[in-house]
Amino acid sequence: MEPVLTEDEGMSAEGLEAPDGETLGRMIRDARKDKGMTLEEVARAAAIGRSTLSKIENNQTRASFDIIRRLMQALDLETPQLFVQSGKSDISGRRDFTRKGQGEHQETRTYDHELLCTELTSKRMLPYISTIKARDVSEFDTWVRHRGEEFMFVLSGEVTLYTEHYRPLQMKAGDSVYYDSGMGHGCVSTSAEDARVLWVSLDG
Amino acid sequence: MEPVLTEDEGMSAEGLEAPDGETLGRMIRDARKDKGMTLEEVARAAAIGRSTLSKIENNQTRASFDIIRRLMQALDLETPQLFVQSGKSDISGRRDFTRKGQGEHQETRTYDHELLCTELTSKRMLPYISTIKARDVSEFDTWVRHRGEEFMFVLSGEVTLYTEHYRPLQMKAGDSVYYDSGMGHGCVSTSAEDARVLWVSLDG
DNA sequence: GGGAAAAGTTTCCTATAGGAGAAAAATGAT
DNA sequence: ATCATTTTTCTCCTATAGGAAACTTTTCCC
Repeated sequence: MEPVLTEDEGMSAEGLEAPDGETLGRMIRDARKDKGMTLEEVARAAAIGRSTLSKIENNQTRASFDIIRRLMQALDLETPQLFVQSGKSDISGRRDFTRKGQGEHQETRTYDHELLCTELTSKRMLPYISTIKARDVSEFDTWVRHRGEEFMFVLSGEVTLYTEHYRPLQMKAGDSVYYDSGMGHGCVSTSAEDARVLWVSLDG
Repeated sequence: MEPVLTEDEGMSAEGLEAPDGETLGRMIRDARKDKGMTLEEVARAAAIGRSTLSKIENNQTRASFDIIRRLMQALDLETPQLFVQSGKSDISGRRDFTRKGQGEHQETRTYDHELLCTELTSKRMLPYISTIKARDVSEFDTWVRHRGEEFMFVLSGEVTLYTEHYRPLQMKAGDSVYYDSGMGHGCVSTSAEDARVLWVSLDG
């Protein structure tokens, strides 16, 4: 790792890229060889056909999602490994900052997310500030869930955090919460105005 | 989906499953709805057919890996989210919160750290609020370094973040920074008063 | 409510995924 | 080298994925 003495803005590293047909076969073959297994063995473990596996490894077919999923499990491939990152997945010697309000905005129906430090694409934590639009609690209907952990800090306003297995948690500015984001969760503003929260999300 | 109102202590969530045909469709539909997009729009973005997308969302087909991959990109879905696997994180189904000012205090010469959500001992991210005592910049002499990544958000006051390889970064309330904590780093208050920052640290 | 436009589903058809077994390589023992 | 055995690829066939368009449902005006 060499010191990066550059301007302060991060350089745009490339983000995550799913393996195209090209690389997918190679990766699977490599993984199999690495474990010293035969087509037969892996195919059996994944409950798919020998020939199918052969074709996949040789990129002679565009396998179904289901088949690939079973293969990954059979080969003990962590999913993230399958989705090669084109850039290195570490931020060795790097830094990136975002000035107030200058994050990358991404709006959904109920949230307005401002992604922070997005130049640093290989970071493991995902920090963002969400403006949660005021709305009636009764409107809360959809959980989000994604494997990992999440930390939330209320910057302003009042919110209610709903998570599976727990009763709703009323939160005010300055309060914070940490939870398994694999649980269904969602957040609504319970004050008259929009609320702002800082979220830091960690995958896996 | 409706909020589950239970006792506050976390019960062990059942293992998260890889998205079998069942859940995959729902996840995609949820993601699409959340973005307020129509089948047409998403299908266009992913370069697939409307009907195909409809079938996928309704679990009426076992889509190919390639199709799913394109969908994820179109929907900005992190891949790991899709491949939720049963290997649960240690805080599986758990939650912990800290009310403003109620964190566990830990004082050093220049900082007053308030650790957040400490009940949840197995969490991977370490969130804490630091009050950085006002002092002269010249006093800054020692760098801290520990393998991992760190995110910092300025809550109030003005601070200067020093990191190896970069020039000092002046920060005000609302600014944030993300950096490799393996680089030497340190933070001082550059305003007359103490500054408060929220830190989230991740090992390894 | 009624009518139009938008969103979503189903139908139909072609291309192909996926599996069983045959053919071909690769490996290995003597 | 020769032959047996294992491993991989290829051939063939059926089931179905995926797209175009017809059809149905929902949304939203007036």
